[in-house]
Amino acid sequence: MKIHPLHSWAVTPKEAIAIQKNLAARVDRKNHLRSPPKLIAGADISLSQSRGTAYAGVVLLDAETLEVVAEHTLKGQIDFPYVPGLLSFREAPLLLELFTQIHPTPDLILFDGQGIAHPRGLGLASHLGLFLECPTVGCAKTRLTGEHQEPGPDKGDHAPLKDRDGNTLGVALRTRQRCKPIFVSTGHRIGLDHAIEWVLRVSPRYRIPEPTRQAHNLVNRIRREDQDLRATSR
DNA sequence: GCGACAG
DNA sequence: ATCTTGTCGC
Repeated sequence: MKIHPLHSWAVTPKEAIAIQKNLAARVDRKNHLRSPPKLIAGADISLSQSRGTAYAGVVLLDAETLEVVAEHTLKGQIDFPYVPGLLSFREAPLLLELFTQIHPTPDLILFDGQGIAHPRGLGLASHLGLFLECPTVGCAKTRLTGEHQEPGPDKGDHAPLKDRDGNTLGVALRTRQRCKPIFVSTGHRIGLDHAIEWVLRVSPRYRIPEPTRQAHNLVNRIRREDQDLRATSR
């Protein structure tokens, strides 16, 4: 995929916040999703206990069968610290380098993190959506900001996630009965309604959508392999 | 000042 | 997120 560098990642937390405030206005919440999507991607990162080392992974799934058609991984270093609200500056650099090697371009990408349901409206999924100029959805396991009521008990039930002014940022979505909901929000170039529809469609069995679930399994797999490999060589 | 806080 | 065994529930 072609990357569109909108700014440097070598910044301080204060500069990062300024960047988010500026870029948030460029996020497109309208739907530009190819209908129906044929290829859906999931991306995630696994951190090694040893400081700095990280493993990024992107999995491509057939949107119809949900079968994994391709897996891509990349090992690298992460220097930016984890600061709530600034996750992009920690994970985006490595993920973008990996996306450069991804082909063909997926019709939709799901990320483990927020989209616009973010203090400054630019969570990981939205930020990467701008760099990739591709439809993206934020699928976080826990809430970062916004308030919501408990959604209904059945799969598909959801409650709006709203900010203090009453603006809807996303939804707390039940992807499986008897499981805690996940937080879905527009990343870029997709409407919330379509985001919910597709997240549900790619979550046939587990709480976590298949794309990000597969990506999560992939990065943890390669991290352990790499750690075990160096452990045996010593 | 205190609590909240994606991964 | 990562470090970790068993354990409760469907």
